Amino acid sequence: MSPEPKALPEPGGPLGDHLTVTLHLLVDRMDRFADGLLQARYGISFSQFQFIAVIANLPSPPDITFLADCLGVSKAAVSKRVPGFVEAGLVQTSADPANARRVLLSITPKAGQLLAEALPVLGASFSDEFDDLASPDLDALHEDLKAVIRHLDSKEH
Amino acid sequence: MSPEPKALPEPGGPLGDHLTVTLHLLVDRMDRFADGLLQARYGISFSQFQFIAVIANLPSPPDITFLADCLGVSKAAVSKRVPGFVEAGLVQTSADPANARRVLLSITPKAGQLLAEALPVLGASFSDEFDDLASPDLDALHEDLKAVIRHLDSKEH
DNA sequence: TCTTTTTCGTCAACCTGTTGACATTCGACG
DNA sequence: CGTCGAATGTCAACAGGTTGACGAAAAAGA
Repeated sequence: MSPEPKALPEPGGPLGDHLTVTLHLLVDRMDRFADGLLQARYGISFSQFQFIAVIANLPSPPDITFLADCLGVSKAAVSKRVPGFVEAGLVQTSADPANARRVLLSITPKAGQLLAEALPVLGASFSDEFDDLASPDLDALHEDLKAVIRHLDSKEH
Repeated sequence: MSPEPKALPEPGGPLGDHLTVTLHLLVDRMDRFADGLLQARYGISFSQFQFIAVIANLPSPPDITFLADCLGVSKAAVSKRVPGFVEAGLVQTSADPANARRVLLSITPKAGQLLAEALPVLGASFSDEFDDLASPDLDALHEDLKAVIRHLDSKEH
């Protein structure tokens, strides 16, 4: 849209100064960061990276439904994306001999190589990004956030 | 997708246990909560609510470009949504006498009424959601998050 | 004034998500 | 064995996001 770097909305800006807004802004910035890094060095988006990373970290090749649950999206969303990954040579599909309806997903060697390369880079870059940030203890922050999630989930809405 | 409430991915689940993942999970839950509430009582999504709330909170009717910046999305994204809001009777467009290209956006009385009703409800519900959460001090958490954002922005990547 | 650049909105093409309907397959059970 | 319900993947229609190209209007400059 703009040739210049887009000005991000800031905390306390036109969106207000609520915890929810602040969380959105922070998540946006982190996503942008990861996305830019992966796009520049490996030519894939963060969402694509996550897709193959989750498959790779599962103990056995998931089917469409299980991967959808892992990613927190619908079956249809995964179903539609698979052909693109296959074309890109990142994902292989295979049949479950025990169930003709199931489509099993696994990553290709190419994707495995990409993960092996990109994972440490991504981790190191995030560390760089945060290492001179002393004020709030990030581990404590992380624990607090998880506590909030547990609290919300426990109320079972 | 499922008739049953969907199982949300949990912290430390298949997505890993990183701060970024935890933030995503928390934001998802909050969005779901706000969205469900607004949808049930007022028949609009959170994203629609936000669209008119931002217009309403600006000192004067924004044009498409400025609203896009406020919302953190592209001009095209706003441009495409406007007709829907006009049809729904929530937004009015007007011409800028000083510039024939500009399209000024303002909310209708109906939208103003909706905001006046929904804003307190939404706020109260969030308070209810959090009031028995003593462990982490939410205000302190909010300040920490804003500090992290300021830190990231200051590095100017 | 005439030309050039910038701004502004829109369009087309694409990506990614949703829901609801659907056919197919599996599995359980009379 | 036949039948019915649940599981599975796909499809269509929609919502909302992106980028890049474009025309028209405004602004800037020679």
